[in-house]
Amino acid sequence: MNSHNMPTDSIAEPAEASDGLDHSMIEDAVGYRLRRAQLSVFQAFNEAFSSKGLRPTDFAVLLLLTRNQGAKQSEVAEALGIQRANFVAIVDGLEAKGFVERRKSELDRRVQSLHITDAGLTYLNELMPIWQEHEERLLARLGGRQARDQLITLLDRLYD
Amino acid sequence: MNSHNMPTDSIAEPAEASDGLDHSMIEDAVGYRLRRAQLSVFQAFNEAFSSKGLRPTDFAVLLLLTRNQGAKQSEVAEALGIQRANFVAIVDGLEAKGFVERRKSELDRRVQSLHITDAGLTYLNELMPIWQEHEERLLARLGGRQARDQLITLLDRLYD
DNA sequence: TATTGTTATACTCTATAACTATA
DNA sequence: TATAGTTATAGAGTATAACAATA
Repeated sequence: MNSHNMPTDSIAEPAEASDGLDHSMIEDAVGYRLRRAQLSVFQAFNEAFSSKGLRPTDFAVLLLLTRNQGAKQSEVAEALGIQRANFVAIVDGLEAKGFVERRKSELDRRVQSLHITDAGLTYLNELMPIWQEHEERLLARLGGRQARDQLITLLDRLYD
Repeated sequence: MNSHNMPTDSIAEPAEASDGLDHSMIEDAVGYRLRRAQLSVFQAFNEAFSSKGLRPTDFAVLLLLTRNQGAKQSEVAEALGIQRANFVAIVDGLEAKGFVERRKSELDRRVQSLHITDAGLTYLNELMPIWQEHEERLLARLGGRQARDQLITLLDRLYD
């Protein structure tokens, strides 16, 4: 039951929502829909990982490092769209938990090479089933793998 | 030139990005893609509206009120997913600019009825072309109206 | 008692400037 | 001079508790 499969250019459908307000204009905004969906997915992520006390960003760092051992700290920050100044505290937290290690590069002693530790890998292995279940739930909501691939294609077109 | 030795435990597509890091795992995360796209779209919105000094939320409030004159303050807040405590300052700002008016309901003197003013409507009319150009640019990036409708359908499936 | 708007407060996220140590 | 990491700080956005007025 989808009341939105028609282009809504000038003809506004009676978009009465459960709150009794007419959302018809604001729902034409792609950014608004994006934000709502993103908040919903992040909330689901946080609920799934609540027992683990892990933020999406922490998980992303660990995940990135598995295939990029020794990457520069600023490189990882930029890959995740985080400013290097703000990334310091994130690495501090992961290092305090023993999941990540900073090593001074011997080639350029200004840079910190980031390494996921054995403890970090063990931890990540515990996390993977939770993450996969989370992604499976999203997949089910979206209506299958084809729908998910379609969504990713469209999202990538919006990302510079 | 990538000197990182990465374990290839499963079949990984060669997802070398411009930063030289392997993003193949993290990019499997729907939430991560959603966040990137949302930030990109909000940044584009802010650039388009920068001369007007308007935040996405302010715009959303004005837009909602055009079709919901006299709506309860807490009703509008909830429709936008904003807690009523945090919504106070937003209405304060719009009221200070003369775009919105609070009127005590005579039926229930606890509630504030929100009304967009004539000045608010005039202002919104100036904004509409900017918004429409913004949406047109998104439409072009997505590849047409059908792609946009498809995106919205998929985003709505992720939203409770 | 319960609800609406409000205030106060704290915590996260993000943005910017400036410092340090290296190059 | 320039760069990587760091510190400090300020601004948003968000979450929670408590209060006054009203129901």
